[in-house]
Order: sequence, then C-alpha cells, then structure tokens
Amino acid sequence: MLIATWNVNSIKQRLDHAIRFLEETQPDVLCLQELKCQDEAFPGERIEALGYNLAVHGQKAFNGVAILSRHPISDIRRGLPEGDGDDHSRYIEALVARPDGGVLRVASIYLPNGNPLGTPKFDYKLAWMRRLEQHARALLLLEEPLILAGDYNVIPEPRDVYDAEAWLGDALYQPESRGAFRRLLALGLTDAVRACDDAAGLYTFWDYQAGAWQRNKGIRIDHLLLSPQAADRLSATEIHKATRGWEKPSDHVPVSARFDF
DNA sequence: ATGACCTAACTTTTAGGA
Repeated sequence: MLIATWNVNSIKQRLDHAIRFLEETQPDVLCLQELKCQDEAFPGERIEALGYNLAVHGQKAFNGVAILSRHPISDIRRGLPEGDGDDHSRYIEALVARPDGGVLRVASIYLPNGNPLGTPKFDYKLAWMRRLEQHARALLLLEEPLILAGDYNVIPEPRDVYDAEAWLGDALYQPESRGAFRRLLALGLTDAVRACDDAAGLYTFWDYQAGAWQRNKGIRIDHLLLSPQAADRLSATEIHKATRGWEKPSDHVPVSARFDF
C-alpha cells in the first residue's frame, strides 16, 4: 500500500494538482492539509470519480484536513481529544480496510505554525503537540499499523533545513517544538523518511518568497510517523519534489511511504 | 546588496501562513 500526505494550500486552488498526483502516483490513501474550505465546499466529485472515498474536516478560510482512500473507511474521528475551545480543523483520523483483510489507522494532521514566538500562538502550538502526544500514546496501545501523517510544522534536526541559523528565531525550529517532536518519537513512533534515508537536504517545503525553490532553500516539515506494526512493513519512502515545479504549485510537496501490506 | 509570495475574505486592505 502507498500512503501519502500533502499540504495543498487550498484544495480549490490545487484541485488539478491533486487529481494529477492521484492519477500519476495512485496512492491508496492521500492525507490532505490546509483545505481552506468548509466541508460543503470541498470539491469531491472528480476525486470520487477516481475511486476515492472521502473523510473531510474543513473550516472556513483556514486549516482543514481530509483523508482520501481507495479502500473502505470507518471509525472517523474529527479533532483531537481534550479540544474544549479549540475550533481549528487540524486533525482527522480513520480506519482503512487493507486489501489483505487487515486494518490500517491513518491520521491527517495540520499542526499549528506557532509564529510569532512570545504570543499565544506559540503556546497553542505546544499545547496542541501535548494533546497529540497523549492521543498517540492511546492509539499505540491498540497495537495496530498506524500512520500519523501531515504537516507537523516542525524542523526536526539541523540536517532538515538549508540554514539552521536562519530559523533560530522561528517557531518551527524552537527547542520546545523539536523536543515535543522527539517525545512523539520516544513513544515508539518511527519517522518514515528517516528510516529510509539519512541524507541531509531532504526538504518538503520551499517558501514562495525570495526564490526559495530556485535556490533550494527548503525545510523538512511534512512527516509520516509510524507505529511499530507499520514500521515493520515499511519498504520505501518518496518526497515528490517535482510537484513544486508545477504551474502555480503548493509551497509543500507530497511525501509518501510504501508498505508491504 | 536588497527584495523578492500566496490565499481567503464582511476584498482596494488585512490576517495567516512558514
């Protein structure tokens, strides 16, 4: 099975891109982030025509996450637990029926950006990461193949950024943000890309500004975290860098992981 | 050297992104 994640920066603006990616790459599951539309405005028709089932958790103008699956989906959860007062649509989870008869639990995650530092936005990011950690801990007790995929808005390590010094004052590279990401890994989750490739300079985001793409000033912030039962079956990962060169691209590119189930 | 973008919305300016 091929599982992919992509922050599309508006699904309405990027529908042709998403369709092209689905046709060319044929993922079994695609997790989307930053839909920037409400559920009823999600342009699902052409996606469903390709054979995908949809689970959408949208909101007006900002955020919004979805799971597209070629296989039956059930057990849909929208939002993390303990979300009193959190009206951002940043988490959706579903159980996907595997072709081999087993199940696979997948979440599409859009973790808060957290900038600027010293504001409630950064506190919100850290609190959200704590909630994700708690929920991941509970999910791991199920001992299922589990994939927490999405835009984490965290640069895990210096090798994941073109120039670490330039990001020292940014919420994506703060010790607290990176520590919270490491706590997720310490639960027993595996960073899929890093399980397959130790190289520096693997990026998933290039800013629209300042010719970041042309100068390869990228960062790696889109991740697939795997439970042991998923990591055991991981065979390969891919960063679909070419999409960043398409006409009117998203600033993020898809990341995918292949499993031998 | 410097600045350099994109999206949605109560749209001609702002908020949010990263």
